[in-house]
Amino acid sequence: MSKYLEIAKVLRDRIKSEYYPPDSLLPNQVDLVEEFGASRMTIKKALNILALDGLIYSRRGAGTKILNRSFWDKDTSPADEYGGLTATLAGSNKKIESESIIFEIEFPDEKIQDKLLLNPHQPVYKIIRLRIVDDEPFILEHTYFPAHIVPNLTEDHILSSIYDYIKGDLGLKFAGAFRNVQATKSDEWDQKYLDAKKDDPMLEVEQVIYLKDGRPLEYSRARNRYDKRGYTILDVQQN
Amino acid sequence: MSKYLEIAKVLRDRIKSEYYPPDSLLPNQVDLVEEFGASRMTIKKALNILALDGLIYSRRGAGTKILNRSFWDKDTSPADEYGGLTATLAGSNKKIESESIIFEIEFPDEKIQDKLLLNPHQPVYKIIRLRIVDDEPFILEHTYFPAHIVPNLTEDHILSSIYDYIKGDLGLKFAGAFRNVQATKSDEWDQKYLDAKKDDPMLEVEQVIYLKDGRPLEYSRARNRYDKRGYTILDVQQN
DNA sequence: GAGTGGTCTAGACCACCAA
DNA sequence: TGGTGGTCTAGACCACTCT
Repeated sequence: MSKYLEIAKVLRDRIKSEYYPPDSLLPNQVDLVEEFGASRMTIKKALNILALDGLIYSRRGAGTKILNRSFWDKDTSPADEYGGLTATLAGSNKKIESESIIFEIEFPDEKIQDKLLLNPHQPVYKIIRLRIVDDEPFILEHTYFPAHIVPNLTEDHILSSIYDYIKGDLGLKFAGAFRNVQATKSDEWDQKYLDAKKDDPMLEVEQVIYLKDGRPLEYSRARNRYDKRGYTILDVQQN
Repeated sequence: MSKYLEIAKVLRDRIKSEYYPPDSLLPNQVDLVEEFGASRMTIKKALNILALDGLIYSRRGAGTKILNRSFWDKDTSPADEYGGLTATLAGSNKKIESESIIFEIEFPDEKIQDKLLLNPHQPVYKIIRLRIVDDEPFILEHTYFPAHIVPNLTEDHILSSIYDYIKGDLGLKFAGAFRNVQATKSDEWDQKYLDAKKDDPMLEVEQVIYLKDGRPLEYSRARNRYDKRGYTILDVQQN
């Protein structure tokens, strides 16, 4: 692990444990250089991570302040989490289950071809999966994987964590994701599986996940009821 | 302007103009060092910005690839824009107007006190404003400013751009924002001003904007009809 | 003016990828 | 094995804030 990541981790722990209390100032960068035996550029890089996380805020001449934001106890999910719901809710005491509703392989329609950069004759897995948290139906996921990238997918995989299979067994690495959030009306699937009423608004998160080599790995639409979940975005100004 | 920002700007222009075509490789960092007369750390910093923007992707040993994502022609807004709709849509050919629906000063209720870190006796401006794009009602904003931070606000300000007044005349600087996106049912305001039907879903972006010194500047809820706008989020994995 | 963070350099070593 | 990007250093200069 890189030195700057190690330092960021230590500092993050100190902030979260309130060893550095909210609204106080962090030791200045020169002191941190001494404590960690690092160069100032490295310290700066560590601080930058915490700043992007919204934990601290630095001003020239004035020092680095520990921010006191009550963001962390929300029941909303950070919008930049992925790796699946399993990862997002890991560590909480929630019980997570999955139910497979559709699992089939088919040829992609135009929209899927466009999102996943496929030809009409390259088959995709089509999966509809219900995620259940604490015995409550929570999210309905419509997911497509190109079959040549995720070979030999089975229904077992989708009932546990698809991402363990993809990252672990296949050794694929994520580069990032592009998401779009919107409100929509409920469809028959939502009404059937999420117990949504006909005039209930739904929140839909549409995403394409990309691999490090640039190939799209997944197109999905995750739908949940308006009263069950929101998405949070933290935006810290670069300067 | 910092050197690394200048370099990032030049490279961004070259990518957008396809001087560096999509899917090709950027010149390697050593060559860029020569061209720009900068150290490699500075080049790296510039590249890092473009990577966070999702324009390029670097891999150890393999070079830096120009990504070709058709994200930019969406009619959705990036979720991390602020400074107002005026800034977001500047440069497009849209006609933007504002209509002031409510403009008053009052004492904050508990929710507003909590969001803006105020006492019950510190007054706030309460503003409800309709944003009209190309003659179509577009967004209904419910906004609160602490009166002691944004003194002497007038109805004129809110009809042009509040942010020009805040940034320019008052010299206040933004540190960042915390947002929450959710779907909700339409309320009477939406029905009256956005022409929403009773069972139309709405997309609501709730946000608190913070100043550089840590004080909350604004709490707002921006509502728009489900069929008018979505929010996009680009998430590039750090490593 | 003293103290802070932001940037920049020149060079170094290492991890990773491709041929 | 050679070329690439990722990290790190030690020192320097500058911009800003505070008082």
